[in-house]
Amino acid sequence: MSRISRIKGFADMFPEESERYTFMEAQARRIFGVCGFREWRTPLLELTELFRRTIGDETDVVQKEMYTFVDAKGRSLSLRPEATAGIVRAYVQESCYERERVSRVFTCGPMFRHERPQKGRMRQFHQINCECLGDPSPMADAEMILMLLEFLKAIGIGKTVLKLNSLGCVACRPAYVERLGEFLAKVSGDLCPDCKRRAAANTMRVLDCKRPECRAVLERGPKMSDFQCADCRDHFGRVTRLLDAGGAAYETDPCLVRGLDYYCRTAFEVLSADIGAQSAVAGGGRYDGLVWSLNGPDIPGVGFACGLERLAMLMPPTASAVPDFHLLVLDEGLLEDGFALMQDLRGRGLSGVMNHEVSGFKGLMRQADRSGAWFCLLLGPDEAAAGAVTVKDMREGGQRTVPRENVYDILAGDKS
RNA sequence: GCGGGAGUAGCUCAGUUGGCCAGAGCACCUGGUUGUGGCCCAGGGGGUCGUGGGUUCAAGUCCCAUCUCUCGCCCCA
Repeated sequence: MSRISRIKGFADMFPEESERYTFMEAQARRIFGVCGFREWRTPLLELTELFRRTIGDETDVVQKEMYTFVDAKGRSLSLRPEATAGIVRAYVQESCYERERVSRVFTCGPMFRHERPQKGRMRQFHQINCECLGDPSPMADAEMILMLLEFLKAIGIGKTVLKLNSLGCVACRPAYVERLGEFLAKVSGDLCPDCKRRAAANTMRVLDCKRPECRAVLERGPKMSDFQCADCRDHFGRVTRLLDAGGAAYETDPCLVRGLDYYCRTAFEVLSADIGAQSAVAGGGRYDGLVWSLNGPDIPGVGFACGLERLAMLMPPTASAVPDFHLLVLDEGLLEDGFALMQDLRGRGLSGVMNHEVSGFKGLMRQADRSGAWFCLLLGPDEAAAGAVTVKDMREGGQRTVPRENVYDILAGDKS
């Protein structure tokens, strides 16, 4: 008989870590809520077709990273590799655009991609997503970015860089991609093998190659900014002005490209130098064609996702809750009596546990110490005879024996 | 899919050119203290040395294979 172990790329999360996630989600709810965003929860499992249509058939995510299987009815289903597709599917399916002009949505939960795990990249990973559907204004882009920065600040993350770019739209990007492709074909000999492959498969991706030799070549290539239509140019100009006014620091980076097909115009990423090679902690942008691609009306959208595994690495430690008491019952015959006392205290909002069996006093006392509780409550024959409980302050070391009905007030009083 | 590093106690690791019964620190348990934790002292439990094969009188140590973890490439948040 061998033990069953965890599968690769999946994590067990113990309190020290999971409490960080809870904290991040709580801050997200608070800050995004202030901005009018409300939480949606959509299924972890969707028809594979949804992701093929939205993320893009040619992307690595769809081609080789999804957990896909055929169900009993012969349908191809996939665990969601990202959240936006499901949100937009629900938006279209429930005709949310008929009920409200602008839908502001956030969602959080696990995503799944079958990649090789490494620092900051798990096969089951967690994201918080925000989507604003139905608002074409650059104000929506800027609002989204400022909200994201506010969130990062709230969870204690500094030392990040915000990068910004405009990817153009259906009207102007195709011409650019074509010219870029022609250029890359000409200089093909000077590119790294990866870029040669990318030039054909996903042309824009060549722009974010990290190799210096490729970057040098690209310096001489066509620039997206020279191809942008007037609308895109105006849109991006207004976004940057709003960010300036909002006090956000950013760098425009003409080489910033998004990985998923549906992005257009504004694209942004938040990067950190402190978490290894997977340096993007959040990323997003505008996706005006996405609702349409799911046979919905032509409704614009803008959104972002942040990776909680990566943010968790950057967060300062969170303080975990300290129990109010640890009850030690010193005699077998008093266990049920002690149980009632514990339940009474819990019912009045105090937290704590008790021993369920009586062993050596030293060991019990050590358990009380390890629990970290503020107070140790002692219930033994002496106390029981007097209808009392001994309350020991574990920080100060002092103790006193008081009538049982006073225990709550002492603990609650010290708490405030 | 490709490349680097690492697997010895619950955790972090030591183990010298192969050589006596496989070690330390931390953690855990018990006792020193009949009902007082942390500090100290004494004792104790716990290991198929990742797994399988090979070389050898002898393998944690050398060779081969394999698995797992980890960092990076790719890709992405």
